[in-house]
Amino acid sequence: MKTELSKRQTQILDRVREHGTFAIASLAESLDVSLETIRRDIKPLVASREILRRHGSIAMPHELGEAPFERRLREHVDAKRAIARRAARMIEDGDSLMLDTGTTTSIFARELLKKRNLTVVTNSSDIARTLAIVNGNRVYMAGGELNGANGAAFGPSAIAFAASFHVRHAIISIGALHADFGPSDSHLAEAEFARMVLSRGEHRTILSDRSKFGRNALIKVCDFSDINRLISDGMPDEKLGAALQAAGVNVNVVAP
Amino acid sequence: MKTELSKRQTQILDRVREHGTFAIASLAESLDVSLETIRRDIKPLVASREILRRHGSIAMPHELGEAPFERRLREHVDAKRAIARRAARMIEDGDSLMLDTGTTTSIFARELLKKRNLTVVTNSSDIARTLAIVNGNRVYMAGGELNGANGAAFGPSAIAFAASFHVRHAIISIGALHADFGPSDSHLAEAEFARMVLSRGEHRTILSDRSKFGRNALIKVCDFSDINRLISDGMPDEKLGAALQAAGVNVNVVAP
DNA sequence: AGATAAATGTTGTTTTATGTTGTATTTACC
DNA sequence: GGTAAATACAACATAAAACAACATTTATCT
Repeated sequence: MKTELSKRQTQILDRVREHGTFAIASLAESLDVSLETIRRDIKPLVASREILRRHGSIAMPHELGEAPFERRLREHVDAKRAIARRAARMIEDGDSLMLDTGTTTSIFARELLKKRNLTVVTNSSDIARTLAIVNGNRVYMAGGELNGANGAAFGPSAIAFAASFHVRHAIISIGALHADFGPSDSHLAEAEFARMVLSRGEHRTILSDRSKFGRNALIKVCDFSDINRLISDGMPDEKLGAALQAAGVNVNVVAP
Repeated sequence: MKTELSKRQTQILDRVREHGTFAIASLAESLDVSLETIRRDIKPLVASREILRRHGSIAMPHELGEAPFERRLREHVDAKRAIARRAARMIEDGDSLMLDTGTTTSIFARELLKKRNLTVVTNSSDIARTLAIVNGNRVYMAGGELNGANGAAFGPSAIAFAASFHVRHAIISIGALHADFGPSDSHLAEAEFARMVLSRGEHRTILSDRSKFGRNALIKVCDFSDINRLISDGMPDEKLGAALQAAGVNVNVVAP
């Protein structure tokens, strides 16, 4: 699977890493080979996602300032936005909420800009920043070292922080949702925090687009009976639907 | 799942984020492409609600609940940006910094997107969110109830949090700067936190546009001798200049 | 060395990004 | 409220780049 890189391929990688982006034509000229050779050199690099292909140039997959989290915010936006909008209908002005980090909860937070006087507890710097300075909201953010992938605080102190609140709505996103195994996540710290969030809310909701259905991740977050509601953009299959119904979970399916 | 932004699209986003709004024609001229190209570039950004479309211009989607802090971000942007850019020249890849909240420090944080592997300690959710998820940075954010005016954490726990770090650069903004009274601020909590920030850095810098010169605010933050450097967009008058020089403060004046 | 395989270059065609032109909307002004 | 100017939109035009097929050079192996 992993083929050896030629000397020229290494040079190409070096340059694009240094400059963030590089024109095919410049590479061909400075390395004194034809355009086609450069194209052939970069083909495997593009296939393995080490660099990004553009028309006339190549670039690093994360152009400076463009974070993976922000890019993921743009994936399935329509589904996530529809889910977020439906979830926002549960929330009234003055409500209290607890949110964990995730692209869907971040988009949900933007939907909440239409509400006023919310009390929001979160470990996500993105959600905190979105809601903190508007509409008379009160925002409580768990501090600490922020995770580089999503800008959120985890660990014992974040969990202890969340533990001292009690809110009307606990709302989490999830990495995977399986009929037998239940809601799960691939990161222990995130799963532990999500579990705490759920334990502090009267109404407990999972936001999940349908791409998570039928999948399993490493860490189990909770049982289906620990939540009241699931909002998604697609119908669960029969088995998952039955498991949800058995646990008394309210399922809302929205159109994207 | 078209999620990768072109270089030009990133530039467009940067500009509209900075100014809140931007004319299509200005974008076309400054980026040296046709109007149609700009329209094509912004189409996906509008579709994912990252920006708002107007007749002849684009804008940030806030409008609903435009926060005072965000509006203040746009006042004197040119001066603040010039100051921020000058301050960024002090910072090297891998450096450690502590920043308090403020519009100038928020703009400074955006300049820092050009650096890598920074360690950043802050009480501002805006700065944390800007820097947390990019370029291999490590961000430590003080948690707690966020101030509604600026989205930052204050109080004893924030001060205790900051106290456990030691950084190369302590950088604060300031509300007023007077030859006799020194740097001052109108909020006790902000002044206390700023004082702690200064005490934790080897190099201690104040960022301040010249509109703060000669003014006084309620709470004194520190003495001039507590800082090493002042970066501003205007020359201090004779009296303030003398006070700064007497305290051994390095003064950098930048052109807006 | 000669045969063979791999790498690179060439050529002709297709695709893409951007620009241009003409027309329909929207905004602004009287 | 009606008209002129500005802006948007759609359809077409074009040059640059990507791609594919073939030709040539360079390297490799008995």
